[in-house]
Amino acid sequence: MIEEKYSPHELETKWQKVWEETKAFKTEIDENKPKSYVLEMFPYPSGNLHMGHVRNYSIGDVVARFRTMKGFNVLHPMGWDSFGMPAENAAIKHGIHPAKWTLENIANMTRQQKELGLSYDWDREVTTCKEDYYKWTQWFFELFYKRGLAVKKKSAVNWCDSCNTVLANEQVIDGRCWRCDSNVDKKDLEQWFFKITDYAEELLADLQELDGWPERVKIMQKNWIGRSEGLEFSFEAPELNEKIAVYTTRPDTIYGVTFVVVPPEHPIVAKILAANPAAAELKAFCEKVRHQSDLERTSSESEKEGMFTGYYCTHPLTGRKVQLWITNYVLYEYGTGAVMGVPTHDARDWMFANKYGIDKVVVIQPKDKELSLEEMDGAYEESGVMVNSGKFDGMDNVTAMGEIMDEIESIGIGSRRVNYRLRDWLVSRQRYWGAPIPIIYCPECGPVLVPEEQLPVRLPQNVDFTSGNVSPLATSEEFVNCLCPVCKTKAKRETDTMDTFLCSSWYYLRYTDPKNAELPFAKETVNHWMPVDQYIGGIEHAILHLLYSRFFMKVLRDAGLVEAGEPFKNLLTQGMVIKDGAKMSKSLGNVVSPEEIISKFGADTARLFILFAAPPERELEWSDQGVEGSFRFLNRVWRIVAHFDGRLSLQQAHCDPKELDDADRELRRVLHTSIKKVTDDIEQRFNFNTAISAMMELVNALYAYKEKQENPKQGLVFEAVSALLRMLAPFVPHITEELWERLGGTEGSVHAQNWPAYDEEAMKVAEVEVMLQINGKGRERVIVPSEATKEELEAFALADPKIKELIGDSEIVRVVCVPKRLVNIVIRQ
RNA sequence: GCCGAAGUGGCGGAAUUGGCAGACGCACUUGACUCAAAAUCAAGCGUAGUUACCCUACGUGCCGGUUCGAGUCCGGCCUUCGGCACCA
Repeated sequence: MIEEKYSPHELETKWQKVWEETKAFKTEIDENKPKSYVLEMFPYPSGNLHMGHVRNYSIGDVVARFRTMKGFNVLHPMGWDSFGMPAENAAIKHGIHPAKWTLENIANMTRQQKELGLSYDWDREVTTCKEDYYKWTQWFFELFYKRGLAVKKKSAVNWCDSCNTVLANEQVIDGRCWRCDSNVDKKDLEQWFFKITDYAEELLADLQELDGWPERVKIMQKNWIGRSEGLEFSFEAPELNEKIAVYTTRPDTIYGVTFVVVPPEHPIVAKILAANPAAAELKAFCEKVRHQSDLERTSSESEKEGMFTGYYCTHPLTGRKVQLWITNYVLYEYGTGAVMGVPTHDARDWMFANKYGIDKVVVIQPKDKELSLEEMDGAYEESGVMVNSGKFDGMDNVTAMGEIMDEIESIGIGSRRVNYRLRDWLVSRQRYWGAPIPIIYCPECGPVLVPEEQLPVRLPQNVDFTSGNVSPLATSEEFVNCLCPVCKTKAKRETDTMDTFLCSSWYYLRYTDPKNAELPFAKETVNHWMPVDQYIGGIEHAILHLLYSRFFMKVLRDAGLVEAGEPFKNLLTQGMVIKDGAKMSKSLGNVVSPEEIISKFGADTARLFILFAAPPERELEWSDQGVEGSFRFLNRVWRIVAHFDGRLSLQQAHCDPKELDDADRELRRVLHTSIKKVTDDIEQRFNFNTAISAMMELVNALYAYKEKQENPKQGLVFEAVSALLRMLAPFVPHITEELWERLGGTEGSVHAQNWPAYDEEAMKVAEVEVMLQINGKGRERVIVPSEATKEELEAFALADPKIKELIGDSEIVRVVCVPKRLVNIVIRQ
């Protein structure tokens, strides 16, 4: 018997304990079932769960539980992305060791996750800052090193002064640090890079395979990789006895070149300064540009500045002299680091040439008008007909593009080339709380890998976190000093640690075989589970984590460690949780903590509201009243099940459709319609909000049935309640488990039941209301047999008195009949 | 500037293939229950006209188009949000 009152806290605690003790969600490989790997992005252990986490895990939990009930062998794990700066900052600020801070946070957040009733296999938990994990992160570094994909090189890198470390390109957002928002500078440093550019082509091409990814994420990755096809060729600078290589995607404009530009970083600048009488002025200019921040220098709105070097290059096709300039608007890192200037057909070159009075020549004429330098107010960047271009005159520019490239190649001063915007991934960090890079520098042998059997290279405990300009690890003598593994002479360890994005680039693989002490994972096991069938997380990782993971996977595949070349088959990017129109943040004071909601209404209410308030990809506006509405609904469920309890003959789970009256049939129709709707909404669309609204309609139908039907059919009610509880189970696991147990109809947990099936027959109705329209305007509604044919519908419509009257003497031009929906009579008046 | 997403009642949202716009929920109003309130149950709830009901007109950011029929398709704008931003 079920008492009247729903007490969420009591029953949630009870079932969480049962699930934990019985390891209800433990997963083993089961060859008899199809596998499904459902994964939510693992969190950084910042201290407390926020609503974004709750949303992420609620979505994942519905998918995991639903697929389990659908007969899949589901892998649904959770872990911790636990290296990173906040732990280290806490150490600096509060004197707590990062490890202690991190592990305490993990304990707290694990408790919060368990209070949400999430169906994780906790035996597979991974924690990236623990030795048994980072040992393998280091092992992967060594793998990349051996494959020539981890290299140390000197270059101008992004430096965040506030974080006191270098950053990858992906971690610089609008010229600012992704974590602390301070301005990022350039520094010339020797750093470790992963050669992600070696995989640029494949990372781009394989996006096409990812049918289960949102289009916008793929577009963002495509733009980030930034492939372009063009021509690389050289200008002679005879006075300097040098060649300057340039890259262009518009070889068709080559006859319009009136200058060549290089940035101050370009190697030729040294030679220019050495040989030039006006060196002092030029040098001052170069210094000035170098001191501009990245933000200033790379914004397209910044003023373009430059200075003529006094030297000239020779145009390779015309032999004319073109001026050589130094500027602030050319990126040294991209292409060849030097650019040909075509003012008439490039907006930037136009602005620059205008400012400094450099010559302009039109070389492409649009088909519909004639360009003249006097009338032009900007560069013409579209296509057209070639002019002033020697033997290419009169050709359309697309044809000429190919021929000019052929010409340059045949002269032997250049060739076709593909370029990428993507840069290599800078993976070293001058911080403590990360996986140490397993390299030893030997004065005799140079850089040497730490032998595999000596991994992990452990993080030392006693270090000075506040050391300033060097990696904190450098302050530990016992860490730094070691023997060369090859020649045994005194050597020093690398003191930089790895970017935490490296730890998170392979965690989904470790989940498949988390306890393996011999290998990061066994090949068979990883290949059984991979790829991840459904990945769920925030859009903010559209490039960073998702691109790095794809890269990792491809390298591991090439090394023969995994079969799949893509880690995540399907991706769902959830929207933000906002309140009062803004992202929840401490500074705005609009934060609602999950714990507060759970303690007030229980986890089931929190989960239900967050899934009901908006579809998962969209923003979710938090509403306290909406939460109360969700709580009310669960109470309504509780009461209606309690009402029918005792009236149910659980042995009579079946009802004979022949014995049903109108009220019975109506309930059964709503029941089966909602089963179909809920199933489709979860399975095909991830529209949990409409799935929930369908279940609300079913509950409303049960209340209506209670009112209307004096003799409820026990079998029918059981059919309905049983299906309702099973459908609700993935959304609100505690209340459904409790009611399921109390009904006592079936052995075992509601979560171990089969997902309800629907009966198409039950969804049918004998009669439907159709709209009668005249010239597209609804005029009358009539009830007709649902199986009525088009001819019958037309006859019904034309026989209707109101319609007859409205038609009058008018001529009927046409009658459109849509069975079960409408009849539209087109008349001429 | 380029790329992408979105724009529907007082609010969150629904309408899945072009076919009754506003499902479901929130807020609000009314009734029942109660001494009363809360809770609950039942009902109403786009705007305007008429309001006793029926009914009529208008209505999915704006302008136009295709169609018997457009929230949905096409063209052109406007607004908001997100990403990229001198990548030659």
